[in-house]
Amino acid sequence: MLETFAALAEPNRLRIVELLRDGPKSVGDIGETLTLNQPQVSKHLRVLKDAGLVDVESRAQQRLYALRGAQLRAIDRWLDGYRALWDARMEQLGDLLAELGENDPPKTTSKSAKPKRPSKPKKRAR
Amino acid sequence: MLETFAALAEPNRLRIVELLRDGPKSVGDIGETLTLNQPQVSKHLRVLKDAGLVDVESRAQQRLYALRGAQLRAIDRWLDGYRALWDARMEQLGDLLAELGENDPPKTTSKSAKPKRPSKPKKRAR
DNA sequence: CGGGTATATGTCTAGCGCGGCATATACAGG
DNA sequence: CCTGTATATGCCGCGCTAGACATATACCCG
Repeated sequence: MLETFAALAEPNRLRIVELLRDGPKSVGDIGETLTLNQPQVSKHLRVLKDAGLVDVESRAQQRLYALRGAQLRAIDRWLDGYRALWDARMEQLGDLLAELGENDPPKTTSKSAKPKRPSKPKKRAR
Repeated sequence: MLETFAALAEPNRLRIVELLRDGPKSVGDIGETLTLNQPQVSKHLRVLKDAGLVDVESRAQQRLYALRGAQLRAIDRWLDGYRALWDARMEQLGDLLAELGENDPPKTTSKSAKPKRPSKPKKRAR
């Protein structure tokens, strides 16, 4: 999880991941597309591979790097514990809090909130 | 997106986020629970706030930090572009590509693939 | 097996970020 | 107002890492 986030936290690495979304690419292709020097591309790919985000396959002298779903799926799983934060019910609460914040600068000692506007139901979550 | 990943890529910050999953906490509480010095907690919270991951609310002299769903939801949205990687149908494709890769070296500019093996459907995704 | 191509690895430098410490700010209570 | 509490901010040192460059390795071909 942490390693995955760390790997994706680097701009060029994220670009590589997004590039590989369309399918496997060679190191050279990646470097050319993203305008990166070859060594840099190799190093970033190394990190991504160590993080389990990509997979290599040798084809003659070039290496084809492909995106691997596992780690991304792991993120998705991790998010499962937080989906309630933006699920329908929670969104109402969010709106409510936002309104209270704008109109009525809440005293530090927050009291219970009295829903005034029915608040239109959002469409969907996820 | 990048900023979000960067924020979550730090161990203590991730711990803070996971801690806040159970509800808002004060700076002191966080520091005590995670055994971190107060300044460090404040700084991490600053980063999380700048990244839009948390929200502050003043209560007297303490500040209650609460998790905000928006950015996490953004990650979820970002993942949408990759779910195919671990969705059942895609797994077949993965196998297929692997086979093709072994037998017939595709040029880096990949062309359309011709399904050969029926490949059994996986169970579920997400 | 020599040369060319594709990629990996090593080295070095500069910059960023975390942690520790000291200090500033905000707020409540007497 | 003054003191204590809760949190933020400033400064410093150090470790990590991205980037540039040079070089090593792997592989193909003639």
